[in-house]
Amino acid sequence: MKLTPITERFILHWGEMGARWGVNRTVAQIHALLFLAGAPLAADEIAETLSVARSNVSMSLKELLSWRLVKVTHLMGDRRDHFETVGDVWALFKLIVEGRMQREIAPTLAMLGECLESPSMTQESPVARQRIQETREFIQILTTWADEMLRQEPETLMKLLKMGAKIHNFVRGNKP
Amino acid sequence: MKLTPITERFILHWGEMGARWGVNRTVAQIHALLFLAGAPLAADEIAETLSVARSNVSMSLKELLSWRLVKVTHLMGDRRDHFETVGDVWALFKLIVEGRMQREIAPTLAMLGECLESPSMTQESPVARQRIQETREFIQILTTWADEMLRQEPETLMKLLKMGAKIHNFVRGNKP
DNA sequence: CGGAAGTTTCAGTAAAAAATGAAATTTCCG
DNA sequence: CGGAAATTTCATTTTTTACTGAAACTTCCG
Repeated sequence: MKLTPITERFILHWGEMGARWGVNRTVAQIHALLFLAGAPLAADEIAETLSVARSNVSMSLKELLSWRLVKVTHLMGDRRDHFETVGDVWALFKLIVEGRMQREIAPTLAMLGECLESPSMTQESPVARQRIQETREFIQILTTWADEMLRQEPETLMKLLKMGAKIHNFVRGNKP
Repeated sequence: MKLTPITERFILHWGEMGARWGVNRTVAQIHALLFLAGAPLAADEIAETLSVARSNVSMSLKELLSWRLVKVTHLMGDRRDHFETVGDVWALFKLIVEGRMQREIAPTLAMLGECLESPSMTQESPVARQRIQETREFIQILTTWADEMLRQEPETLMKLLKMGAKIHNFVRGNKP
């Protein structure tokens, strides 16, 4: 399958972005391709379109599947697995954030907790102790908040975001 | 300077986290070291403490300086530059988010805009067009919101976060 | 001005990450 | 069951990224 110039640009940029945020470039590109294709593709097609080894596609899809960003589908009369991604940008974002929270933020919180509870914590300077403590509190607040936000319906969330500045006034006790 | 076990653990984890989010490991480690040290350190001291080449420290500090995460200080009677980082976790977070928005989100928005305005956009499938469009809208809403949030005082922001679920009710028009 | 202390640059090297492709494995159908 | 199609695994290679250390540069002081 040949890519149009815009699709190509989008995919390349997406790959680049992925790389900057710690996602393998090919994985991000495959995701972008599925996103724009808007229809299930077979691994072969993906490999051909992106000029990437079939095995690389296999591994990348495995990763995307494990993150739930991609699902397997079957097409009538085709024995091969086909893959498609969530089309709703909001849902996608949610999945990505949830995944990273679980895989990265949770272990960090665990580490901070262990540090703070460790007996050798007493050896640390007051500054270090306070900063570790504050870091944990900060991350805790942020994750609690994020969890709550992610539990909302996209619609509600949308409203919240669009409010933005107004919330500021609300909090300060001013009139809207 | 010898690291205590906890400081070491924190620094190693921070470096690891950085790596997962697209930040050079050494850069992240230096930042963590300055964060816990809570006092200005000379580049030499950093290099020695982290067992890293002096030149590496120089380049990494340059990067941290360019991101405004680190500042240069001078100590009485010492000709060497000393470096320290923002101690306030909130301020730190703000700096990091602002930086990434500018450096990464802005170019993405630009790319999406160019795609959507390109004449060759007409060649694209309806699905692709719609998804590119929606992606842009999503990122726009999110950045606008983030900009507003980051403009708030830490205190206000803190309240907002702590509200969390209550805001949900507020939006839905229920009683608190 | 001379030179010591401090810093940065950058070419070369080392380490890490990603991609390939051949071989092994699984799946499915007659 | 036999074997073709599809898929996955993994040792090897390629590519990318990070790090080092020698050399160049800058700053500051006597």
